Amino acid sequence: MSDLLERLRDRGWRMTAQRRVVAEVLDGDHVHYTADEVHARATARLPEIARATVYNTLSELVALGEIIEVNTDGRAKRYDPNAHHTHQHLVCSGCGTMRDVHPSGDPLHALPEGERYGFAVSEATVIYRGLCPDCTTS
Amino acid sequence: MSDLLERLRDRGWRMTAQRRVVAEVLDGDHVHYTADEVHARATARLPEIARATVYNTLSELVALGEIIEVNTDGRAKRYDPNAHHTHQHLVCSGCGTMRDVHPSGDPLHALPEGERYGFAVSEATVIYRGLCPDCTTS
DNA sequence: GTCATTGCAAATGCTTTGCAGTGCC
DNA sequence: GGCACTGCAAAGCATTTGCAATGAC
Repeated sequence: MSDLLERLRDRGWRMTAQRRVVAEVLDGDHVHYTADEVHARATARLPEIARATVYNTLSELVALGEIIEVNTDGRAKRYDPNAHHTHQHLVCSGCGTMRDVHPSGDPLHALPEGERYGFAVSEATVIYRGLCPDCTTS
Repeated sequence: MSDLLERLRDRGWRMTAQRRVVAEVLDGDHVHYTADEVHARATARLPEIARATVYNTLSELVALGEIIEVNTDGRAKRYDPNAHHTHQHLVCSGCGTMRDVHPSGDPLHALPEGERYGFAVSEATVIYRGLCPDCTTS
């Protein structure tokens, strides 16, 4: 069983067939599916699952802090189950493929006090972009 | 006249009343309007300007590299005329207010070779989040 | 049995597109 | 005068919402 599913069960999350399937789809490394992709993969296991249920479940998992919402292109959001190790994303400018990356140092430290405008800065998200090996050669 | 307008003229950009107004709206520091906000401000000066024209013009300015498209929340994109000095953004988690910031060092350097997956990494965009002074007190 | 969760379909928000008319160069 | 640009309205995509039916606890 997936780690995610196990954690949710431990947290007393009400379990239904739909929720289980969504949680199962969101398992693994470098997984960054759109809601639509999650729905397609969920449908393969549970044909009658509704799109709205997928959206509801994803929002709830985000609210629980069990998955992360990633917004790279202003189009469909992507969902990343790797919520328990802080990381950043590397995105291919050609095909959109994403990888989880772990830059050295804390990005927050790069923002000097004089550049904080009195904000209580608590988080930094970084998106690296470039061509992946496949897109470089072709 | 705004710098932006001047540059566009120099580049031989076909000038129309609509385009001029959009370019004029996108002038200043820490300006990050949504397409809708640009449209509202443009309408104040040129009542008959169409929303689609604003969208067209914005896309073109982005393609020309004269403005930057910023996507902070997966909702409406924002447009930033400060395209000629690389910078990052600081966003208030409460009200969404944005500031341009200039972190120390090049964010690209924080990504070690072993974390690049063979990508030709060329760009890093950073979004810092936290509560602004107004949202902290209230 | 109760009440959260689901499915369906309609509504929403943002953006793009098709096409006929306008006006810049 | 040609052709790029505009306006309008309709279409498109991603997402959210309302509500009655279902099913987990």
